[in-house]
Formats: sequence, C-alpha cells, structure tokens
Amino acid sequence: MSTFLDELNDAQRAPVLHKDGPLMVIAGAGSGKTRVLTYRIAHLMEQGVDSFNILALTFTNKAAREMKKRIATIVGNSEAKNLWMGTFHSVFAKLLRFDGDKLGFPSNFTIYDTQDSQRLIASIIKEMGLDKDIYKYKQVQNRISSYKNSLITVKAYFQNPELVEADAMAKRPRMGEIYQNYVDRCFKAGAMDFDDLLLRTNELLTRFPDVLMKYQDRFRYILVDEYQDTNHSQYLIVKALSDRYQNICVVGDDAQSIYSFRGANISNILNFQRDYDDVAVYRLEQNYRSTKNIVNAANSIIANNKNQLEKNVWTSNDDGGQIIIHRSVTDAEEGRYVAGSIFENKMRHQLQNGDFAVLYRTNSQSRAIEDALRKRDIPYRIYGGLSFYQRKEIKDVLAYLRLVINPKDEEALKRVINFPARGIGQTTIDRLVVAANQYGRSVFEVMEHLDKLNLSINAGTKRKLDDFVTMIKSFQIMNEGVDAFTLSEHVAKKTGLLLEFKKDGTPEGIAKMENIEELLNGIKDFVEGQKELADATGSLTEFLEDVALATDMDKEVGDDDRVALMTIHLAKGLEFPYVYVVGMEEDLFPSAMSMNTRSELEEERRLFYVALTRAEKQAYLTYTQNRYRWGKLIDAEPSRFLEEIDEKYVENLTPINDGYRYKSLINADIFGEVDKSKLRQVKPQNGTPPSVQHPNENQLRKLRKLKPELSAPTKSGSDIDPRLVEGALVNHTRFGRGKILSIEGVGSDKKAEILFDQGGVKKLLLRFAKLEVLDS
DNA sequence: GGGGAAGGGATTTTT
DNA sequence: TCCCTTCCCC
Repeated sequence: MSTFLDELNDAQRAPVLHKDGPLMVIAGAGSGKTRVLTYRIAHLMEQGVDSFNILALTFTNKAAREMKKRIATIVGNSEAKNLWMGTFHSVFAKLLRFDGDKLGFPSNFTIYDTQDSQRLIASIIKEMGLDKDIYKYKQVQNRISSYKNSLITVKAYFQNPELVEADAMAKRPRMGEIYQNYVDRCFKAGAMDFDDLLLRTNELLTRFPDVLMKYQDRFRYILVDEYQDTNHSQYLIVKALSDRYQNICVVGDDAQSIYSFRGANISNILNFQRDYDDVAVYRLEQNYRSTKNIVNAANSIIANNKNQLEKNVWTSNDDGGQIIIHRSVTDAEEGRYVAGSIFENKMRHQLQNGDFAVLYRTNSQSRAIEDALRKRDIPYRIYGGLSFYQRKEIKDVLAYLRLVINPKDEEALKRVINFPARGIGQTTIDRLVVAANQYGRSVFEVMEHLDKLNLSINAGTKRKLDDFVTMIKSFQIMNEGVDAFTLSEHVAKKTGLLLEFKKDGTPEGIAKMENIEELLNGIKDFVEGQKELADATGSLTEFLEDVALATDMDKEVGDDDRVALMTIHLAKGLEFPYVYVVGMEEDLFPSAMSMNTRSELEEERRLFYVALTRAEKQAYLTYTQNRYRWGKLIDAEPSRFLEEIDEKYVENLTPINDGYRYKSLINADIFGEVDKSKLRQVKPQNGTPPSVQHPNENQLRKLRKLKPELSAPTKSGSDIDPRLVEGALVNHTRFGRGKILSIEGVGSDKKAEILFDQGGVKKLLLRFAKLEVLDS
C-alpha cells in the first residue's frame, strides 16, 4: 500500500490520484509541484500503467534525473529505468535518432549549438555577398530561430507575404534566401540546430502517420513540467502525441513564465482549457518554501501584472524577517555588502555557503560579486555564463570528435581543419566550400575526391588536405574498436591539440591544457557510468549528445559547499534559505531592452517574482547609484520594481551618511585605492567575532585545478607587495627566476614587465601573479 | 599562410 | 572592460 500519498496535502493529492483525461495543475511558487509530478508518475505505475508508456518532459535533465531517482525508491529501479524522461530537446533528439532517417537525416546527426549556427549563417551571408552591417549574423540567427519555433518553414515563410514584407521593410529582402541556404547547409552537413530538434520532430509526426501512431501508442501518459515556458513547436508536439489517449498532464505557473525571448508562449497555459476537452484543473496555492513576508511581498509585486490566471498563494510559515533593500554607491561596494552580509549571516546563524545564492539579471554582473567573495575567502560557484563545454579548447577537441562521428559536419570541420595550424588557409577552405555547394556535397566529401575534381589547389596543399582526411579516417576506424575515452585521448594527442597548448607555455595555455585533461577525465567518468546502465554503451555518439544538450544546471553540484551565483533565469525551480538579488536598477532590471511594451515589462516583473520566491528565509534586494558598464561609470536609478513591493514587507537600509559602515570605503573606492586598515574596521552586527576562516591552501589549489572558474584570490592594490618595483628580482611559481624591467598602471591594475631567466619577457598583472620577492 | 597588434563592438535572459 | 575581427608584416 502506498505510503507516499500521506506525504501530500489534499490539494496535492487530487492531481496525483486523477488517472485518465487531461489535467492542468496551476502550481504557485514553492507549492510542491515537483513532488506532485513525481508521485503522480509513481502512482500511475502502482495503478498498473506500464513504465514504458509514460513520457515526462522536464525543464532540465537534472530535474529528470532527480525525479527518476525518487521514483526508483518507490517503485524500484528496474521499472523507473524504463521511463522516458528529460528535456524536450534531449527526448526528441533521441526520438530523431530512431526515426530521423525518414526525413533524410543520419542517426548520427550532429547537434549544432548556437555558435555553430551563427558561424554558418555568417559564412552564408559572406558567400552571398551581402552587407554584414545590414545582415547581422546574430540578428539573422535569432530571426531564423523564431521562425522555426513558430513552425514557419522556408516554404511557409515564402507563402506568407506579411513575413516577407516585414523583412523587406527592415531592409533585409534576402532573409528568406539566407534561411533557405541555412536549412540546406544544415541538412547537407547532417546537422540539426536546437530548434530543429523540435521542428523536425513535428515534421516527422505530421508527415508520417505511422510514426505518429507508434509514439501515440507508446506514450499513453504524458506529463509536462513548466508548461508556461513551452513554445509553439513544443506545444504542437505535445498536442499531437497526446491526441489519441488524451492523458495529458501539464504543470506550471503563468506567473513564472520567463522565456518568451526564446519563443515560449504564455497562452499555451492560459488556453489549455480551450485546447482539450473536459480539462480538470487543480490549484496548488499553499507555499511551503518561504516566509509570510516573502510570499506576501511576491504577491504584491505580481499583482501589478494584468494578464494572469487567478490564484492566491499563501503560507502558514512564520512571518520571517522583512525584505532588506540596500543601496550602494558603486557595484564594487554592492559586492562588498553582499559578501559581508553573507559572512555575517553565516557566523550569526551557523550556516553553510550553500545556503546562499546571489541572483542577477545579466551574467556580466557576476564579476563584482566574485571579486568581493574572493576577498572574503568565501567559496562560490558560478552557474551559466561561459560554461566548460563552450571554452575554445574544449570545443576544439569536441569538433574533432564530432568529425569522427559525422565527417559531414561542416562547422566542426572548419573549426579544426587548420587548428593546430597545418598550412590550410582561408582561401583553400573557401574553395572547398564553393565546390561543396556546387556539387551538392559536404566539404569532407569534396576533400575525399580532390583528384577527381579540378579545383585550383596546389599540390602541396592537396597533400595537406589528404593527410587531414586520412587522420580523421584513422580515428573512425579506431572508434569501432575502443571506448570513447580511449579514442578521445588518442585524438587529443594525435591532432597535436594538447601539445599546441602545452608549448605556448603561458598560464592561459597551461590552463587550457588542464581543461582538456579535465574533459578527458569527464569522458572517462561518462564511459564508466554508462557501462553500468543496461541500455547505454558508453559510445562517443552518446557522449556528444549529452554534451550538446547539457544545460548549465545539469552539472553535478557535488558535495563542495559554495555560494551559488547565477542569473535569475537559471534559478528557476531552485530554492535557497538566503537570496540576494543584486542590480535592482532601471535599465538593468527591468532591462533596457525589455520595457518598451507592456508584455515585455510584465515578463520582467515575472522574472522579479521568480527571483524573490527563490528565498526561503530571507531576501535581500540591492542596487547601486553608479555602475560600471562598458568600462565606464554610469549613473543608475533604483528599479521601479522596488516601489511596487508593499512597504509593509520591506526594510530599507540606507547605509550612506549614517556614519556606520563602509562610509570610509566609499571615497577610497571612487579614487581607486582601498585602505586595508579601514576594511578591517567594518564591524559585524551583534558583535559576532570577525574571525575569518582561511581555507587550507592545499585544498584551494586542488579546487582551482578542478574548477577553473574558481580563480585564485586576487589582491587589491594595497595588497601588492611594495617591494615589487623596477629592478627587483622575483621568483614566479611557473616561470622561475626573473627581473622586473618596468611597472605600469596603478592600484590593482599594476602590471610588471618581467624578464625571466628562461622563457623571455612577460607582462603580468601583479594582482594575479604569484610572485615572491628575492633578496638581491 | 601565419602571427601579432590594433581597433571596433558588445550585454538581456538559454536549449 | 574584454573579446573578436581585421589588418599588416614577415
């Protein structure tokens, strides 16, 4: 007999027990919707629904993994394994590997990421001889992406005079041609971009009724999480698959719809009751996560939006502290306030670093926070931004691996055909691409048949091209016999990539080499992990797919204890006891790009609602009067959202001119130097001892090696050893002995030009360089 | 064809 | 401020 049902309140239990027919669960923030989804699936299985017949679409792969794990504890691992669960993109990529051949795609098709798409579009624009200032590749890519998400194919585009005219009016009359070329090129390269994974699934289900029938019959019960953030393409897939059995369960919260920029359509959830017959609607309105102050403040914000479903989120939790608003003079000071506050809270309430999150609107805001946390020796972790797999050296390795799996992959080929340099220049590549277009073949195929084609490429270059083809083919042969790790290691060595970074000798080069080694370790872990699963083989194809569709939230958080730094978008679905929302300023949040229409502004407001409702115990909102943007200090104005919170729930700190803290730092900050003796004077509230726990240097070094984003603590200007002057003899941990030739810059920007005994002259930022002064 | 220096553009959010 | 592109010289 199920005991897990007892863990639910009445409102939660109802949708869990609902068996057949469409249902919608409107779940307020923190109301336990993940629990409902999880238990609903477990309950269906207990009721005799075959696990093979259940499809659950989640927002991140990590969410899927965790749900699966929980379900496994209830129904057993062998059954839970059979569930199809994951993000839209990963589930339908899998489906397309089975049936994409009907559309002419190989089962080993490549998944192009945004950068691949953009590069391809840029080269198409160039090949077509268009003005790149009018046809900006990023904008064009964006436009194509939104066509695809609205299911506007090239054909549909040309049949729609409004669209054609709109692009013509925007002085981009050849938009449709670019679109056409882009689609053709992707197809020829055996590649799909992110949007294709959904668009092509739709195409497959529409054009092949037998395929549709097969999957309708397979997925008799479909569950969709975060339904408010589905786009039209996703909506149609769900609609098609659920059409036969109508066992569709969607869960979401219109107040948390924050992805319209990538095509999410809030009307999907608003119109669900119209789209299906006899929809049962359940509401989860009790918030278990946050204090009364937070829940009520969030409600007072969202009340400013006009377009929303009716609901009343409440909580029986304690009142909790009021929401704290803090003003700073600069973004650096904002960072110090946040770091100082985290430090105090940790001490006063005996908390872990992992109990804190700092949320911001744009990734670029993280820097000031990082600096401040580093100075206080508070470990942190950045989510999002430039992720590991987007680093150049990692993408280079992956590009070779992609070529092994799919040599037609044009973007991978162009990326590495001359890196490391092997004397194949742009002119040659251009000729190959032209020939490929002319013959309707992939670039690699052209390279394979060079001698039969009469291209104006000289003999020396031809040989280099041949060597490249031979090398890739040798990898392919090797791939038949070994696992992904063995192959990858071989590739990293044989192509000269590892050596390339090693020989450059700079700290950056060494870091890159270490990153590649980390990637190889990752592949090893993957191979070993996959070997344990029955249905997976640890093949390279699987690894590459995992990587292509990994979201930043999918990374294992691990057992290390750190403050989380991320954009508000990434924070969706997460919760933390203490949350700091920084940069509460006009033009930043709400973003200057998103306040021109009511609907844009409402989305920003929902974003703010999401940010605030991440907090369990205490929320801080901070803004500054001046902020560095594009390297310039600009005036900032407090966000309009701050005024929208009912003041009952707010405590507004005004630290300036109150003679207490940071005052002495303000001038110092503006004029560059910070007096360290004054830093020490900052008193913690309530007389908590200001003892700083210095992490073990050995541990730190280890962590830094593992997580490159955790760079070494930097020094402020006054922390730099005063003996570092022109003429001084120094020792560098990596470059050895050297002599300072000159010093330039001031404060923390001080750089030294150093002549090393081995390795020549280098310019190093004193703030970062680990230099030891030697007595001469 | 390769490498280094200089200049210009960018920041919304992500699968 | 930083990153990417372009241009220039070898």
